[in-house]
Amino acid sequence: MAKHNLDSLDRKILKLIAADARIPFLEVARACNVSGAAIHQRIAKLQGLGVLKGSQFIIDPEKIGYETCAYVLLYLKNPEDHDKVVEKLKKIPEVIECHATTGAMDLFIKMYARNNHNLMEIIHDRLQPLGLSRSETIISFSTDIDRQLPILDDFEEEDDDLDDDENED
Amino acid sequence: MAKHNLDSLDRKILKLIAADARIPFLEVARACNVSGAAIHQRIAKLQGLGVLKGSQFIIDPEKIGYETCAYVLLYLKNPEDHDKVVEKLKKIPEVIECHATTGAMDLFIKMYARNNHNLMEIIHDRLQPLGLSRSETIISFSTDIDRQLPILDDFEEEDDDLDDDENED
DNA sequence: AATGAAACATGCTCGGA
DNA sequence: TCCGAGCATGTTTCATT
Repeated sequence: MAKHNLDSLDRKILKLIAADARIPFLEVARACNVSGAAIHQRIAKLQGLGVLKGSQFIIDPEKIGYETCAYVLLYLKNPEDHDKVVEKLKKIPEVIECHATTGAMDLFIKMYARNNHNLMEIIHDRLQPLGLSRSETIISFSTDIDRQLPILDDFEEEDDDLDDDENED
Repeated sequence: MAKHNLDSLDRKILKLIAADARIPFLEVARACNVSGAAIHQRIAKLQGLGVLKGSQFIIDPEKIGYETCAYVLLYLKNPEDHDKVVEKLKKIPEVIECHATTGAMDLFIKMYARNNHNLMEIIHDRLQPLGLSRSETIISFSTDIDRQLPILDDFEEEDDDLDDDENED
């Protein structure tokens, strides 16, 4: 499975760079009491393992013209079109997440729109033609929490191997 | 209103740094045909305006021990406790998003857990005691899209009332 | 895997246009 | 607002342990 033994240095690095992608690696090095070259090598390793998947500046959606955030449950006329529909959703830039989930819906998406009117437009003009039997829209009035996952200090299977299957590579 | 007139240079900078927070500002400068100092000043301005809200490395949740992603609809016994519950949710690190939404639920959250068993534990031990009358859990089997919003090339106000004149695809 | 040093590149600041 | 220049700082590589 997707478990790698990250040691405490890896985790300390991750904690530091997760919160600020622009932090100088030398500053990370000083905080960890190792050389800059060591941080450089560790980060290259973490990228190679797929633990790190790039970096980004966080942009406030409202400030760039997206006032409406919504989740939409999609019910397909032909559920076998699942993959085809996902490909088409990728071409709609306002769709920023798409999940296959439990529940009666076939797909669950998160999207932004310029305003409520624009949201309706997108649902009607871009989503409906994908072959929906119906959809349900949940509009977010306010985002009260929006953050990253914390780095676990340890995640070897210990307390959950009693009741769950173990996953090994 | 949360609209600032970002010019084409601002947007070009945003497009470049949104996709890679570690890109050297001098490289951005070269791509934009301006000086490094100009990029430095623009980014400081964008931070001051609140358009830029920090930066982060993207970490694969699975690779750090979170195998389960779920959305949970929370129904409160006492809906007037809304704000108090949000404060308590902030203390649960696995909860990474919380929204007030349309629909019958009082709160809508996104969370990760080590596995399905751990998800149940968190819901039972940490969420239920917040004063829920009930909850509904949507587990994500797969995240097929997960990306940032694109920078619009133009979002000058069309007032929400004047919705007759907008672009149709 | 980590280190230190060296060569190179970038970040930041300020005076001036 | 932008530019250019100067200097402080960070990045990357490599021989070595």
